[in-house]
Amino acid sequence: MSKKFYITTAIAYTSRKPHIGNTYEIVLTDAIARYRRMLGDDVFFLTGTDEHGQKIENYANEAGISPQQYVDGVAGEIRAIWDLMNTSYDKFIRTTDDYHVKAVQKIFKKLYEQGDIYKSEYEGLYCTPCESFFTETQLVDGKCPDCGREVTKTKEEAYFFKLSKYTDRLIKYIEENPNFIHPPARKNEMINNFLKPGLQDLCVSRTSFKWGVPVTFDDKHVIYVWIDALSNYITALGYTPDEQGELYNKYWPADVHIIGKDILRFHTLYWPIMLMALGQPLPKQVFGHPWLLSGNDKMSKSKGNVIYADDLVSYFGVDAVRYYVLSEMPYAQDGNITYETIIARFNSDLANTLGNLVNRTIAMTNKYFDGVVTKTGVSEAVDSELINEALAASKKIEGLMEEFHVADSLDVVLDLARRCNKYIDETMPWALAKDEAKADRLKEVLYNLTESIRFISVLIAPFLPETSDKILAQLGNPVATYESLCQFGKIESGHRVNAAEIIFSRIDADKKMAEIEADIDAKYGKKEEKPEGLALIGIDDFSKVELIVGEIKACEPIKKSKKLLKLKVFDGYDERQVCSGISEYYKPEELIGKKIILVSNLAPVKLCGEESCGMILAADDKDSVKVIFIDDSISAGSRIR
RNA sequence: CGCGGGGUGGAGCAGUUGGUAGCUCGUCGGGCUCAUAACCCGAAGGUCGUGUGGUUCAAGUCCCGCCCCCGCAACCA
Repeated sequence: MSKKFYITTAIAYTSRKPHIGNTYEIVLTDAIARYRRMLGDDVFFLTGTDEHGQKIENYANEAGISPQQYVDGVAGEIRAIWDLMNTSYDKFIRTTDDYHVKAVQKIFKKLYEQGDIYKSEYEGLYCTPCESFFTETQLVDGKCPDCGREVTKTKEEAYFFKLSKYTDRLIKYIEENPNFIHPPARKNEMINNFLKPGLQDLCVSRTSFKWGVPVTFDDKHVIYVWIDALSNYITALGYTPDEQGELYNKYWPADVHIIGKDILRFHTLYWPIMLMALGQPLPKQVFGHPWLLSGNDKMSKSKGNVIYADDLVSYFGVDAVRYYVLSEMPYAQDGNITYETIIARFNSDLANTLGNLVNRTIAMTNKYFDGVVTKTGVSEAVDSELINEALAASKKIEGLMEEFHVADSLDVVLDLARRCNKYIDETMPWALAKDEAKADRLKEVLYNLTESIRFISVLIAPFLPETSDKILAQLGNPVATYESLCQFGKIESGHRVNAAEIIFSRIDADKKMAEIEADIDAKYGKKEEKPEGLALIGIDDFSKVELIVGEIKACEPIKKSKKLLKLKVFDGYDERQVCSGISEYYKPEELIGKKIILVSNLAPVKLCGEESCGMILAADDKDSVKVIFIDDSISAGSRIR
């Protein structure tokens, strides 16, 4: 009876096409799933899309189509990319799937009926045009982070989930199961930051938008993200509070949820509590993987540094992209991606080390023995080093994969390839070939190499499935089961290999970069996308803003804050205090005595405990902020119009 | 004193319970020619952020102070 293994990715939000960072997660999960299948586990691999919410409603409106049409489009795109990446998921759930919606409604109702969900009021800062709530910390200079307009304190009726009730049980679970949170370093973060201070009840419904799962007993409300999205892990298996179904009974609890580190909190706190409330077992492990950064920055459309998986595949091929993300990502730290580093790794690892090894070995076998590999038993001391490394590889990988060290596992395979290359130099087959008397030794050497490459192709299969198949095909399709790796020498003597074909041909970096740049220009346009401007306003609106020249008299950092400087600004009549988020770009002494433009009739707000009356104008220039300084000859207090 | 992570040769990273500082890439020199200007060997290069701090026979590894970077800080899709 094989062991069951239930593994999931986070469901992808269908707001827009996913980039390579999002794609990393499914590839990582796929590698683990394929690996477990190879070990013989009965794997169920779930992925899917999260399709509700305000943002999607907005995007659909902008596009002039229904939300359902919108998510159908994006979900299709996501699935196409998952398929393109050759990922072997068993099920693709969409939160708009009928069975999911029904199950979520039942779950919500059950939690309400048993008193874990209650109705109350949600109070927050609301931006009317954006129809969104924000917390104080999300605001930018006290304004809506999306559109920069004023927010108002608003109350909205909402349902809340009583998290506090289960906190103690959760702390106990986390402490008794040290493997629950991966990487383990994150455990303290969760306990100290959230559990110890006490969890606030979670708002689980909204009335401000419609695109969501309706609450069955209160039709003003739709279920807000948490209960809807997180439930997918069980609804996909057929769970409802009434009946659990065969798949659920077989596969739940999940062996591991693979998610981004940003949503670790939801999966290690809210989700377990939901399950406790439902009386269901908790997942065994949650692995919060690091981010894949574009260069050194988070990928974002506004920065214009987004890299898409399908583009990468068209430049380098599926396995090259899989290889890059799997091997380049450290276990717990963010990794980077640039076209240049992909090319570098492609050349050194895939083309030179692995591809060339396969090529030269098979070429020699064909050249010297017409493709026939023969075990003659004429061995020498060096052979055992190679053989031992081949035999040890699978055990090493088992240990590493247990802890999700995927990059290190791949490195074990590459190490074996390196060892093979070294073996070729040590044994010098071309020299043996010149001596008729050494033919049997030569056969043995090539046999050992061919067999080692067979090990490589089996071990690499979970990570680079296509490459594995290609190598095996060139080897003449020898036995390729995992079990066959416990013994060196499974290729039958007399076996015939096929013709050598290059698997990864070396990339000319300059040429390729030129191609890529041309392609990107053609596809996405040379110019940076011009951001959408705000709506037109009349002179009367503009004249509501009072702009005057101010002189900075004093300036000091605000201790509690990283970004804020506290300025004393003379406005021609009085000195007032203004806080400005520029301390990353200016030192206080550079500002004192300077004249700037002050928005003088801005309503005062408190920032980090300091009052701020007004705002000084500054330009966001790329990643920096530049204050607009004014000619010193203009006196403080002058009006600007 | 909010919480957490990090700071190791030019780059990217390993360094488990303290015992000669490793790996991949890059650079330089050499070798080889089966192979994709590939492969193999060797060398240079680090006082392991800092305090001429503490513990110890011995610290990158434990303790303390300081500096710098990065996440998170609660309803962020």
